[in-house]
Amino acid sequence: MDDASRRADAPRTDDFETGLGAGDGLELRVWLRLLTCSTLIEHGVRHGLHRSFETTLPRFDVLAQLQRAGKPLSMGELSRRLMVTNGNITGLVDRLKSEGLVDRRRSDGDRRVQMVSLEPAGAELFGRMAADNRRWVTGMMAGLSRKEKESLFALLGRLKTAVLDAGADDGETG
Amino acid sequence: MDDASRRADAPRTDDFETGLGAGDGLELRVWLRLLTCSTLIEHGVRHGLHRSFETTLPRFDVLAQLQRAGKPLSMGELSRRLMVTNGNITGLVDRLKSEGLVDRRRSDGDRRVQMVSLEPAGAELFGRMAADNRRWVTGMMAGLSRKEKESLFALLGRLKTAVLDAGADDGETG
DNA sequence: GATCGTTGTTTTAAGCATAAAATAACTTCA
DNA sequence: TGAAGTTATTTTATGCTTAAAACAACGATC
Repeated sequence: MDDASRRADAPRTDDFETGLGAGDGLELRVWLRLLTCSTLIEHGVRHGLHRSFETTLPRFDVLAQLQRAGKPLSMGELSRRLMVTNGNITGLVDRLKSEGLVDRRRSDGDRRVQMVSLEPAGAELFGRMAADNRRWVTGMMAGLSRKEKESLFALLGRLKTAVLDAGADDGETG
Repeated sequence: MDDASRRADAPRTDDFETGLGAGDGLELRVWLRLLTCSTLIEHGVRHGLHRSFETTLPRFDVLAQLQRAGKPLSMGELSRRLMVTNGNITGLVDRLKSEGLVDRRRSDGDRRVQMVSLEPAGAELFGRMAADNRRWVTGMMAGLSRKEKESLFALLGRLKTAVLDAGADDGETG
């Protein structure tokens, strides 16, 4: 009976998430909540690394990628895996090298390429950091059941695929 | 081109995600995937803001909070809502004010407090940015069904609660 | 009504991050 | 062979971010 009156023109003041527009905004709500969760966990990890190891998350991430790869990686490969720009890696590896945690040397085959490898001290430190990191993250998710974590993992996989697919031919549109 | 998610049943090198320890690591896998999704979407938004508006995500976020609040906010309130440190807000608001997008004035009641308010130019610009932002985010999630998005939203709500609860009495331990 | 602890903001020093331009080594192809 | 194009990395300029210290105003207590 009132379908006519609630057509398209209700002035939704209640568009909370962005302050803009009517409609649903489910995607924006998902995005905001995703960002909140990510930020909260990141703060936990960052704080732990700072308190317990006097180090930072980006440094930890570089060591993690090297450990995970199990072999030296080029600067470009690191920047792709960490999803940061090239120039960023330069300074990051500089600092890690000056702390004796990684080594960097020119590739034999291609003299443009710098190969970064994990030094023993870096591997040892990373081992300790990773153990604590696991505890912190596990603790933060302790309130979720195993089923919930599995569902979340699966849905995030779907989201990842969706975003990558959407971005595939998106850069051209400019 | 990077992740284990490519093939669901790939041979498990097992401690892939951190290089550490055997066992399950479901929480770490959730965290890594969450971070990947968050970073991917953030890159999309940041890139759009840069290309279309010559501005940055943190600036957009400040305007969004002011618009969403519908009233002036103090520096401290902004820093809490954006989950960044106090000192950060100072510079951010400085720049926005110098662009004429916000105003900042001392509170009458408490002379320590700075109240930040949205200028007309800021509200207008934000409106345009928010409309595009909505399109970008919606586009990135186009590959997900409505049901998937709803489930994801609900699970992220659970995660948010879990992390907040875990952190509630965690700061004391150090 | 001076001192003490608290709260709100800014400053400082260092590091992280980006985009864009510059440099350098490689590859192609005529 | 050598000019043109491509790829890997660094440099440059600017802005974001943090933790910790400094500063300034408030509120309470004695």
